Amino acid sequence: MTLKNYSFTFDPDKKGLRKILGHLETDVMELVWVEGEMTVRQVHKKLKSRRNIAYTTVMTVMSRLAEKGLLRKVKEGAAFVYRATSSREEFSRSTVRKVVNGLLGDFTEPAISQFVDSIGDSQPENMEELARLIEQKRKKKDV
Amino acid sequence: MTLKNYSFTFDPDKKGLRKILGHLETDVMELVWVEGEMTVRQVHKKLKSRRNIAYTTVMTVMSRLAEKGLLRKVKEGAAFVYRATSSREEFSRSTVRKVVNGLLGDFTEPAISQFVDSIGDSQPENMEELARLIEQKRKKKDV
DNA sequence: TTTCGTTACTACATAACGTAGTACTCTGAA
DNA sequence: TTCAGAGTACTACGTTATGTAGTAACGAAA
Repeated sequence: MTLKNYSFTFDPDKKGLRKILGHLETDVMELVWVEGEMTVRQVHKKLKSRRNIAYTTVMTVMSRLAEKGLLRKVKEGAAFVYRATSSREEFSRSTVRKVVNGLLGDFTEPAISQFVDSIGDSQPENMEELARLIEQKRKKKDV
Repeated sequence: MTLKNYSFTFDPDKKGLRKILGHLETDVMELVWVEGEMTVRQVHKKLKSRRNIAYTTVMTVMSRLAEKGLLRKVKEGAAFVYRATSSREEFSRSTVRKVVNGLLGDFTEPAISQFVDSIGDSQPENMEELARLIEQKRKKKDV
């Protein structure tokens, strides 16, 4: 399965990427994104230093992440080396895009007004950026 | 439990309110929102006319919706009458707000740029509305 | 060839939801 | 006042996603 078709849900109550992935899955991905490539052994070592967790637990999760298309595994020597199929930023961007499109598709009006409201109320510093992006987009359309 | 604390996930791949509720839950809520108030019997009758479904299945789902705070049940005569605790619009608005806040909170930059992109690309007719809302919001801030 | 690291396979737990049966209760009619 | 039928509560099983982990099989290096 490729990342393209990866299906997910967005949980507003969780933090960061845990909104999208399970918490263990998130831990694993964060590590792989930082290190670039890791074996199950390496990931397990890192996680083990924080809490008790079985090697096979890590392996199962990494296999599932590979099935979902978030990781790709390549045999190198005895073990598989896992790499992320997209960067953390690409992944975030791609999932955010799907959520935003889902929002705009089925809840157009509330989505737009809520978006402006939320930015205005809790991150007014981003209002300028928003306005700028809109101008830019409009110009592109005109040309 | 009140609607205030109702926890949910947003599934971009589903249609309409199914992004937020299960498909049977959605069917039930849509009916109750239209009718204003309904007994399990009434909802069952409607659903039964479309497909095979047990009375008790409908009851279980409606009870769960009541537990979640989406429905409120009041005994009237022999049976309970269920009413939605908020209108379809209020419910949509409230969940959209949570998703938008979740998006802006953890994915600020991608969320903002993706938002503008998506509107510009697939619903340019809403660009004006967006710009208008921003101006409005800005003015409120100034005053 | 034997061993030890690695992996594949299997399995169990939980949570949310769809599904439905059964037994108990309560209302309203006789 | 009673009791049948409507209605409800309780229980339960299936599915899917995820966390968790054991065991058996495999494969490379010594």
